[in-house]
Amino acid sequence: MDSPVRQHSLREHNLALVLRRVATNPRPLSRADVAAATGLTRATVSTLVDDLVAGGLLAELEPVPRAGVGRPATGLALSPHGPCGLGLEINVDYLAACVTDLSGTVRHQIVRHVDQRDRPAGDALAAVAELAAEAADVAAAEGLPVAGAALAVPGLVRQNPHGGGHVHVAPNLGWRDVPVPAALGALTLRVENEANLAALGELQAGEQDPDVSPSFIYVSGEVGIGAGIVLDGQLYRGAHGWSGEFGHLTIDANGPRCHCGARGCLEQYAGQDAILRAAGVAGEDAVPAGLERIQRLAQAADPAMLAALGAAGAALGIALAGAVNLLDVDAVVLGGSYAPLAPWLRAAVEEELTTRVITAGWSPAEVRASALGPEATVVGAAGSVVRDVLAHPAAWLATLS
Amino acid sequence: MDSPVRQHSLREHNLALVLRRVATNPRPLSRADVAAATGLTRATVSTLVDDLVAGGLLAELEPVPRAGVGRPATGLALSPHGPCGLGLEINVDYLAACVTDLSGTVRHQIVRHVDQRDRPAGDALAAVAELAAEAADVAAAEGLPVAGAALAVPGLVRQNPHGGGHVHVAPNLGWRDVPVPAALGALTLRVENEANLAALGELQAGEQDPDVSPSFIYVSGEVGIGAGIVLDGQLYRGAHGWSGEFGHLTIDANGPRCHCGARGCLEQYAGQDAILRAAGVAGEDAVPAGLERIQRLAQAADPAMLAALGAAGAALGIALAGAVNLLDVDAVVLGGSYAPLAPWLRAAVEEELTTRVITAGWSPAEVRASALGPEATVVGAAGSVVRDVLAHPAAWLATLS
DNA sequence: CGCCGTTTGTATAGTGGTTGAACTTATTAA
DNA sequence: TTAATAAGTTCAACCACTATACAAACGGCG
Repeated sequence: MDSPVRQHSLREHNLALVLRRVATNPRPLSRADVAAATGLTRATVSTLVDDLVAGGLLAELEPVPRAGVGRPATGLALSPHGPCGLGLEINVDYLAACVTDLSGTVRHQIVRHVDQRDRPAGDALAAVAELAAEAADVAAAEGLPVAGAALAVPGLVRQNPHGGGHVHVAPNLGWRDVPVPAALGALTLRVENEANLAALGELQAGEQDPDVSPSFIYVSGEVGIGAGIVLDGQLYRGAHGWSGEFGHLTIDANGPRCHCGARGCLEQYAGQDAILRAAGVAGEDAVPAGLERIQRLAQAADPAMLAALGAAGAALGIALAGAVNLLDVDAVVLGGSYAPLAPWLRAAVEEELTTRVITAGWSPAEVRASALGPEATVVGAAGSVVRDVLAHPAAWLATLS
Repeated sequence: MDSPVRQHSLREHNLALVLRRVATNPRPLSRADVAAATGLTRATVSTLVDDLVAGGLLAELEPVPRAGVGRPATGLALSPHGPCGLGLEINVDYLAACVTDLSGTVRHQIVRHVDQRDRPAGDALAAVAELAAEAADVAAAEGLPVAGAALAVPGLVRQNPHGGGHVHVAPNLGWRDVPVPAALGALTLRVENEANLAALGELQAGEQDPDVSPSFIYVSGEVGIGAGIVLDGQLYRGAHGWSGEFGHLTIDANGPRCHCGARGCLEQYAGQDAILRAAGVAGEDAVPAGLERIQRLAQAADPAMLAALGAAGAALGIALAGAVNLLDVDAVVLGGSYAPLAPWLRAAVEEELTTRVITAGWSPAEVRASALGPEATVVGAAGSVVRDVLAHPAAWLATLS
C-alpha cells in the first residue's frame, strides 16, 4: 500500500479498470461503451483494449449489425481461450478439482470420493496433486493456459506470500502442522481456508453490477462450521488469515463441552453431529449417514429432526445476529451443507436475526441459501485464481512476454 | 473505486504518500530520506514537498548540523500552523469540543457538564454548535485554519456523503430520528458513532510504523456498549455505517430481557447499570454515582464489586472472543469507562479469550486499556478530520487556491 | 443510387508527472 | 586548500493520458 505510483502503475490500474468493466457486464461492450462507462477517452480505451486482446484476455466478437444508425460496434468479451484457474479441495470424504475459464464458467470438474480421516496428510496432498495434473491436462487439451492453482483446506492455514503455506490444524482431517508446497510443477499453489474460498465463489456468482460492493457472511456448515467474510466486495482474511472461525462462537457459556476445550460453542448446537444427536439418531449405523440422513428425515417431516433443525437454526441465528451486529453486512449466506438444509433452517435463523439485530428494523439482513451449493468451494478456489488475473491483468501480460 | 486514473490522480497519490511518511515518522525527515523510504526519486520528492510546504502542510526546519560528512539535510515536519480539526461530542452527561493540529496534538479542549437526558435534541445541537464556535475562535486566534468538524453521537447514525446526516436512534440520549445539519457555519460537519471515532483516536495514538496496519476492536463501555472496528489500519464502518453494535451480542439466549427486546444481551451483564446491580448498590442515591461509584468500591476492594467486575469481564470476554474468532484481530482495546476499570476486568477478559479463541495458542490477541481514556472520542473526532487532510492533501491544497 | 448524418475506432499533437543524469550547494576529513 | 560526500535542484527524455481531427462503416432520405 505504501508504494510509489509511476506512470506504469497508472496503466496497470486502467488495464484492470477496462477489463473489469467488460468482465462484469452481462453483454458484450464496445470500446466506446467502455469509454463512456469508465470516464476514459475512446483513444485510451483503444490502446488498453489492444493490449488486453494481444494478451489473450479479451476477444473481439463479430461486429453485430446494430439497431440504430452509425458504424456498428465490435463487441468485446472475455476471451474463451484466456487463462484459466485450477481449483483444488481436500475435504473429509472427498477430493475435488475444477477448471474455470476467465468468465467463471466451469470447464472441467473431477470429484474423487475418498475418506481422508485415516490417511496421512502427505498421501492426500499427493492425491490432490495427481488430480491437479489431470485437470491441467484437460485445460491444455482445450488450449487454456493455466494461471495458477488454489487449494481449499478445512482448517487454519497460514499463507506464504508467494504460494504454499502451512496448515496449523485441520481437526476434521486429523492434520496438524502440515506444510503445503509453494507450487505444483510449474504452477504456483495458494492454500486457503475452505470457507474463504467458498465465499469468494458466492461473491463471483452473485456479481452483477460492477459499481455495487456486496458485504455478506458465508457460513459453511460442513463437519465443522466455518465462515467466509466478504466486506465491501473484498474477502476479509484477518490479521493472520484466520478470520471466520465461526464454529466456536459461544452460544451458552455453560453449554456442553466442545472438543476445542471451551463450552457451548456453536458447533455443539448446529454441527452435523449435534443435529443428528438432537434428533435422536446419532450413533446408529444407518445408511445414509451425515447430511443425507438429515435431509431424508427432514423431507419425511420427522418431528424429532424438524425440532433439531429448528434448534440448530436458532443457535446459528444467534451467532449470525452477533456477526451482523458487529459487521453490519447486507446478507447472510447459508452455504456448504446448510444450503440444502436451508428450507428447514431459514425461519429460525430469520427469527433470531429479527429480534437480536439492533438495526433489523431499518435494513434487515437478507438470509439466502448459497447459489452454488456444495460446489462453491472448488469453484471458488478456481475462481480466486481467475479473479487475481482479472484484478491484475498487467501482471499476467508480463508473464507472456 | 471504479474511477479512471489520470496523471493528476498520480500526483494526488504521491503527495499523500510523501505526507504520510513525514507524518508517521517520529523524527524529522529530509527530502532524501523520504525518497529512499518511498522509492520515488529525490527530484520528484522535491517538487511534491514544495507543493506541501506552499500549502502549509509541511514546514522546513532549521538545517541541523549533521553527524557525518556531506551537505546537511533540512528537516521536514508537519507544519504547526497547518489545518486543524474540530472534534465535537454529545454524550449523556456532558458536551465536549477539542481542536487538534496536524500532528494530532490537542491544542484546545472544552468540556461542559450538562445532562442531556431531559433536553430536546435541538437544544443539545445548538449548545454543541456554540461550543464549536468557541473552539473555532481559539483556533483562529492561534492562526490555525479549521479543515472541518466531526461530531460524535452515542447512537445509530446515517452519514450523508457530503456532511451531516441523521441519527436514527440514540437510546441513552433519548433521541429518535434527529437530523444533523451538514455544516456549522462554513465548516462541513461529519456525524459519526462515538465508538468509531474513539477507535480512530486510539489508532492514531498507537501509530508508529507507517508500514504496519494494526487491526483491533475498541470497546467503548459508556452507558451503552459500542465498539469501533479497525481492520488493517482502516476503520470499518459497515455496509450502512452501523458496525460495532457490540452491546447487543448475545451472552445467554435465555438471559435477562434487554430494553432492545431481545434476551441476554451483553449490556445486561457488562453495562454500567448491570455492574452496579450485580454489586448490590443499584438504586441507592449515593454520591458519587455511575462509573466513579464503581471505581471507588473496586479500589476499596469491596468483595461484591470485585465479583461484579469479574462477572462483567467474563461476559465481555465471551463477546470479545466471538469477535476475535470472527475477525482475527491483533488486539482488543478496553476503552471508554472500561479504560479505568481495566485493572479489574482484564484477568477475566483474558481468561475467556484464551479458552474460547481457537487461535489463541498461535497468536493470542493482546488486551490493553485505551491509551487516551475517556478523551479518545473527542480527540478521535478531531483527529478524524486531520486524518482526512493527511490522507488527501491534494483536496486540501485545492481549497486554498 | 448517391449524399448526409451518425457513430465507431484510429491517428496525431499536446500536456502533466515522473525518471535519470548532470549540476550546485554545504559540509567533513585530510 | 583540496577531495570526498551527501542534499537538493535543474533539465531533457519518456510515458500515458487527453483533445482534436479524421477515416470507416453503417442507416436514412431524396
